[in-house]
Amino acid sequence: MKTPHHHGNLREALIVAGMELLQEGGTSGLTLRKCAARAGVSHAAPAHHFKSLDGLLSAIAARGYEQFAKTMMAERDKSPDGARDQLLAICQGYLDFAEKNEALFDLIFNSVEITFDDPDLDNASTLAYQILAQACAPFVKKDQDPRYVETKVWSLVHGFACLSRQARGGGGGHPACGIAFADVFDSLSF
Amino acid sequence: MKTPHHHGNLREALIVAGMELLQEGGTSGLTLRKCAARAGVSHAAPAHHFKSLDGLLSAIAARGYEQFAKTMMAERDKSPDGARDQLLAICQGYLDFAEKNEALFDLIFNSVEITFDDPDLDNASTLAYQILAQACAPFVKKDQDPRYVETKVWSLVHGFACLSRQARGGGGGHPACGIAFADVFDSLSF
DNA sequence: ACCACAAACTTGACACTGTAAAGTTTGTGG
DNA sequence: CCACAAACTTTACAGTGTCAAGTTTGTGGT
Repeated sequence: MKTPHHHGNLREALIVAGMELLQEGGTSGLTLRKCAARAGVSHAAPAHHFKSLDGLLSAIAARGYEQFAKTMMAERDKSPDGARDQLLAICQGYLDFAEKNEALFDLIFNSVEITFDDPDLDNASTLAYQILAQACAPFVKKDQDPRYVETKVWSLVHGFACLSRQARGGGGGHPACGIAFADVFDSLSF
Repeated sequence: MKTPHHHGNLREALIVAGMELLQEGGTSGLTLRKCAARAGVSHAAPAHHFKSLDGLLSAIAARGYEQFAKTMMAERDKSPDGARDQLLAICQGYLDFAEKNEALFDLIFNSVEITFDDPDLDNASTLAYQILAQACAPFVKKDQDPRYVETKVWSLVHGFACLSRQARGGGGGHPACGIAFADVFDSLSF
């Protein structure tokens, strides 16, 4: 049955279609025309809701940040109450998300196409970051810039996520293969 | 004056053209047809030297790894002899390269298109990694897997490079803005 | 109930892209 | 000198993003 001229909720349908296509076929599997086709509209329909493909990608990235935040919070909520345990759990959530959502993770962190001018995206990224920042707060020394601890933890977990991803792609020979993040994290000092 | 039918050194010319286009216009500025045009040949000429665009990208990534390795060695060779000084210098070279060659850095580390089946690429990436691995050797404890130290350092510097890049793109509000890697590095323990 | 108008599409077109197939030019070895 | 393969060129196709013009329909005013 053909979709009537007015879809009714096309913006949302395009975002959902985009996330499905990313999950199924990676970055190159997501195109405007495929999103439009999956949403049941013509190839030019998205132009009314997104200025360009970059606009749609930014909206998808915002959604991705929300899922990312949820994954970290879910891990944190399952962990023991100790500050160090909670921080490690959040990092594990970070790495789980990166492993299970490689293309979305790429879009969020490595994509020059998305722009943080988008308020949804800016809000979502800020919220995600706050989870990590709050978990770092107990480790901040008196009169110390809290961003120092935050940057250290964030660099470590983000770097580990990136290298693990490269290790997964390149087979067993990659140096990061077999190294557990918990071991790297345990010797972290502040 | 028109290029004769036989270029003579087209493979190299395409790689050079590709690196120039990357530097000038970022990832989206590099296309097979533009490389061919810059090299003075038709759009189908590259097919004789590279199986596909991915093949050309892999060759460019190999070249990029070589430059990457040189940047780290240059910083190392300028630094004091202490093991910690040398490791920090190598990390600074890592970050310098990432900052000055954003698109090439992306191609090397974040590109799903390149494949390490390419022997040149595999060799170049291994050599680049060896620089970091050798600098980590002094910090490896007796009976400890050296990859543990290597992964820790590599995660920290790579993560910092990625976050700095995002900070540069998104303005002063990014949490990693203004944090010096040397400060993060100084408290690193093994 | 009717009508004007704007929102939300569709259709058609263009430029750019990667890749493939067929044809042409030229370097090289016998 | 010639055959043949390397190294191209030309042509074509499918897919892509974007744009402009046209069409459909929802909504608000009268």
